Amino acid sequence: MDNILAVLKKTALFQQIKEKDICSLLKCLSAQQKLFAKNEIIFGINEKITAIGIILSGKVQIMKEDILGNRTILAVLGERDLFGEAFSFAKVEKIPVNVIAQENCEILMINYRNIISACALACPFHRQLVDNILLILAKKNVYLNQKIEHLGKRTTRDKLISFLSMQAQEAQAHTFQIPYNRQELADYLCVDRSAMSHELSKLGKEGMISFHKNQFTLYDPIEYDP
Amino acid sequence: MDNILAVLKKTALFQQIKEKDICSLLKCLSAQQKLFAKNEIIFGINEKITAIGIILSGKVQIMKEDILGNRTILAVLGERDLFGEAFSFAKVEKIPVNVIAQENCEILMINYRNIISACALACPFHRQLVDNILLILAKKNVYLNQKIEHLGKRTTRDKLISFLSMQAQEAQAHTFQIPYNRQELADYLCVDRSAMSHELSKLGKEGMISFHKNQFTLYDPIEYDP
DNA sequence: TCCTTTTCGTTGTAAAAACAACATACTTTT
DNA sequence: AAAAGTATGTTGTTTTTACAACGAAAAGGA
Repeated sequence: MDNILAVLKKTALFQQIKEKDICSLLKCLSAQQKLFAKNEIIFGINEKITAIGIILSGKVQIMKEDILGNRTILAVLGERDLFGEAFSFAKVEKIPVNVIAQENCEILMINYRNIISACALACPFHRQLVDNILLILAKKNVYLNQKIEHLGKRTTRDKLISFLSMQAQEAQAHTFQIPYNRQELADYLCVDRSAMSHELSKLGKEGMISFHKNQFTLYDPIEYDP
Repeated sequence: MDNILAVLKKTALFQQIKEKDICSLLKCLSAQQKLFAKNEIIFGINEKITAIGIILSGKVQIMKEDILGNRTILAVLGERDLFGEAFSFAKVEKIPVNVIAQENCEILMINYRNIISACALACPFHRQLVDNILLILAKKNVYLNQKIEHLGKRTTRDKLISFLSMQAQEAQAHTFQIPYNRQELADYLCVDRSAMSHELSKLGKEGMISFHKNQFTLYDPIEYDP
């Protein structure tokens, strides 16, 4: 149990909530700890889910299967990660993915209805929980919007400029580190790695940017505008 | 006031809440009605916002300005629409867009903190409000994820197949209507309209799909697999 | 240090998309 | 019904990308 608490207090969902309060919260949330063996299906495609899952240990795959039967791993989640929150709160009738245990897993399941239950409102830490889930959903929203802004650009070049500009803006500096290596960046921008590498070189030759490993410098585009 | 209520009861935020309850809710939310003249800035870029806006009348533009000074209209919102909810709840320090009145507007402003206030928990309809905002954020999340799935495909062809497959799945039928005309679909998928039209024709000739105006039929890809 | 593995850039080729320009069909207005 | 406007499909050209294959540099382990 202490083991669980140690993990939970580090999760986004239980931020700002004291360990002892987490303890009582878990009861009023009717949280259930479940074990899944490797390759076991946690949530199946076309299911309706009403619970969110928190990974206490192990790894979980979010897997999409298209009409042709092609499988795509959308994400791999690990300890402290949350899954199913968007589908649960959006009351989606049939989830379009499989959630599968990549290895043996301990998962804490919480029914989304218990999060906004009447009790929820009585305790101050329950209010914090609602605050946290709102923060999680809203942040993801912002993140997804940013990604769409990059992916919406027609060319790899424009995708790169869009991404790097945003990174510079967030760092409030012309020189900044990006959190990806080349392959990861290509995956994030949904482009071919070598083509992206080529485009980066070109941007470098044109004096728009310079870079070394994960560190990029973005020069004022105005100065280099043709 | 009755006028306001008539609009509010149709908004996603106030669903399932009775008119009389909306009335008292507005007070405990300290909701403020504000007027904006055409072209007036409602939320400015780099501001920190703590309120969400509900459009009672008029239209609002969400406008992005990139480093080069290019302006892009990300969205135009109208009566009953909500804006600023993701940035407010995500506690974003500097919003990356301008929100501008496209015409004279009446906006109802609600501070996000009041939505999850202590009071919020006492009244049952306040709980409904929290439920609604969670639903709004979660649904948007699902929507954005879907869009990213389409945009993430490398080719226009794959973007189309991804989009049409999902439409078919949602309609639970091989024949279905899409909510866009060609230009809107191209904009949604972030591709060139004529190139998309060309690809649609090709898919048609290959027997994958058939279509007339907004009605599409998707044939089982297995049968037509080369 | 040497070997292995991973990461990154480069090149060439074939495929695909963007773009522009035009043709056709369908709508709406007058 | 004619005219104007809009939506959609078609075609050709240029640009861009994906893909594959390779080599060099860097990182990590034995």
